Amino acid sequence: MADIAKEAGVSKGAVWATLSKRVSNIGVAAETRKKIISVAERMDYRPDIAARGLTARKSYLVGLLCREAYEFFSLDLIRGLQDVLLEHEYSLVAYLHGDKVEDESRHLRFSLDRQVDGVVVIPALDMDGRTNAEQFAKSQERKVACVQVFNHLLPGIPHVGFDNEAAGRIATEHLLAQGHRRIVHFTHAHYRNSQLPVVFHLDARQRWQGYERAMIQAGLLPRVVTHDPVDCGGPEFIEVAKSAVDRLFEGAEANPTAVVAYNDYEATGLLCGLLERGISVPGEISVTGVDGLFLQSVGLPELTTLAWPVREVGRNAARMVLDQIEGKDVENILLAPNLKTFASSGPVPGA
Amino acid sequence: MADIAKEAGVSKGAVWATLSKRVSNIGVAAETRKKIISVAERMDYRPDIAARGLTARKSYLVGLLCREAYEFFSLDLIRGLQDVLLEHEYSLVAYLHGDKVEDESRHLRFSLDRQVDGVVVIPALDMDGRTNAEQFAKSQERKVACVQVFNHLLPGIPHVGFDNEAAGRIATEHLLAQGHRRIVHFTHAHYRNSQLPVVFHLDARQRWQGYERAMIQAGLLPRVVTHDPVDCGGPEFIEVAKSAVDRLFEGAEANPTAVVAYNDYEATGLLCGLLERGISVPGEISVTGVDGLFLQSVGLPELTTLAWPVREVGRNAARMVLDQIEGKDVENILLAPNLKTFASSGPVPGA
DNA sequence: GGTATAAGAACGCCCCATAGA
DNA sequence: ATCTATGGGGCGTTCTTATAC
Repeated sequence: MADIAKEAGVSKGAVWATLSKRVSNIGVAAETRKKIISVAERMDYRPDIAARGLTARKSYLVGLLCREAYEFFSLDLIRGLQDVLLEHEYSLVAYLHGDKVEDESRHLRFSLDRQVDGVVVIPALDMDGRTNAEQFAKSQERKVACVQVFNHLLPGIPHVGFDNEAAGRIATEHLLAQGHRRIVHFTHAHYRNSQLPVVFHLDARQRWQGYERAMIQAGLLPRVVTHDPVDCGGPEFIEVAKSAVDRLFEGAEANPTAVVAYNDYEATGLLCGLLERGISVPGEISVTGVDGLFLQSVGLPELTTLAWPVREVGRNAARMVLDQIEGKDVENILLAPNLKTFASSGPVPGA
Repeated sequence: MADIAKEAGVSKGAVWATLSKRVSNIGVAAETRKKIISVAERMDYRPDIAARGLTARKSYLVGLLCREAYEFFSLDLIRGLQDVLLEHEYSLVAYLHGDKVEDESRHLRFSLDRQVDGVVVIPALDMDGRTNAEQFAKSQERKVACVQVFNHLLPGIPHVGFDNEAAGRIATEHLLAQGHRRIVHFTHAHYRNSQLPVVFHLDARQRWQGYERAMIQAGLLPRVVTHDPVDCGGPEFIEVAKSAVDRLFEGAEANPTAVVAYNDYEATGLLCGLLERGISVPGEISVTGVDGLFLQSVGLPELTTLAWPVREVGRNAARMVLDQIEGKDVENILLAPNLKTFASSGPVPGA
């Protein structure tokens, strides 16, 4: 900027008043302004955002602390964040880590060293229920805008997440609308394990509650079938779910015509097991999943699922960060999933 | 830092000499040093990286310009970059975009406005073969360390990528080692279409060449079977490949015992089509893929494939950026894929 | 003369107090 | 009084030069 001033034979104050978008009480004659702009273009001047932040005590950076477990959602989350942040001259500093709180803590420190104006975090959770709650609380005190996404684990930190209860409810209502009455909820054994701290498997509990409410409202008896828990969710679910298919047909209220599975992996394992037993889907039984992962599978009917608006979560989280930076109050947001109807669910048999 | 100086009753020069890791010709008495450190810890002082960069004319940031088409690899790429960058006090500013050169150009500008010290890019390519080559060349002139990964499209910009030729060769050699002799290469019709600019489908051409070389070296006659091209690669490949299965058994040198498919989608489509025709895999025919996507398929034998060391690409790209920043010379790197042997390939029938 | 400490300039931008026409 | 323009101090580091003992 000083170079431009020298080149154009004016003061740097004039250059600043011309090139900065901010209104200032500095007047610049149209002709001077023109000259400055032409010189700036010739030298193709671009402001240094870091230096700008020096006085404003801002970096125009937002840190993203991302857990591996949310791999499927990470890229869409980033896209959503970007949609909003780039428009406001902010950029995203990405830190990916495994699911350990130590990594998250380290990356949070890196972010703070960068003087980020905000942090978006998928909070990490230790096996023993430990989080980095205090560190985030401290960061927030220091005027770093914090937002947690997906998991709601950090008390006092604004949250954008999924409405898991709605997922269970909408899936059930979809099947009810197709005429199904004997609808089973298929989930893992920890869905309401009171041995564990309440923060664990909250999503499973909520999806189940959504299912249960929809069933009760329809005057029907809820029935839950569980399979063995797996250590780390994901593809492992497929095999475990597959081997638990027979449990659907055991017990008093057997012969379900539809299954609301806890997530897409389970649903996929289920589809697989059903087809292997010669049970037609959706001819004899309908299946729905949750998460909208669109697992690439060959030879299975495409899965009806509830897809999370991940990019929208990102957009909301970004807005929340910006609002906090501007000192506005923010409120937690839960986003409902979108029902994606495919071949795995259909009308009740015989209808 | 000035605050610490005031608090400790010393000059900020002394504080700097104590806290900065650099050696300086400023002497600080042991006792003074101790006091300074204790005060710094009490105020838990952290240096402002942006301010540090002001004098050094560095931002300690590296931009990442990421194409959507490489979705499968993006996260591992980021991890690899991080592995190296974080160790050297650099952070990653992520910009995801669709596959348009305009988006890339815009995000490159954003990066430069941030005064990034380097840029890692998965270069975008227009339908008409256009790239942002000039912009990157200009950036490089301005001492921004540029590295292109995966695609090699920007002349003069250092590159880290996949050794596609090795993929074709290793797959073929794997099958040769199992005793196969009638090995076919299955790819799309554009693999050596000279109508198109040479930058398109370079990977297909190279994989084919690897296959061909391995066959010739073994004294065997190469044979290529193609299927119709698809507009945008990915899952579409599966169906198209599936419907082209019969072509494997047409023509003079028919009855292959093994197929080297261009990529995992094709291989998956192939597996599917073969099984539908009652042809056993790998009993009658072996199939290999390339890319290491580990597609979830049900009822299909798990695919033998050549997995790319994506994270290693990231690590190398990061090192290349750092080397360039330090003024060192860098050389292009091609990384060979790792053979992952699964159930879709086995010994030649009758062996 | 050698050593410990202080002072201050520079980086690039923001913006104010001031001053000339 | 109005319009236009200027120079300088500050942000938080780095690091050189000057000063005190």
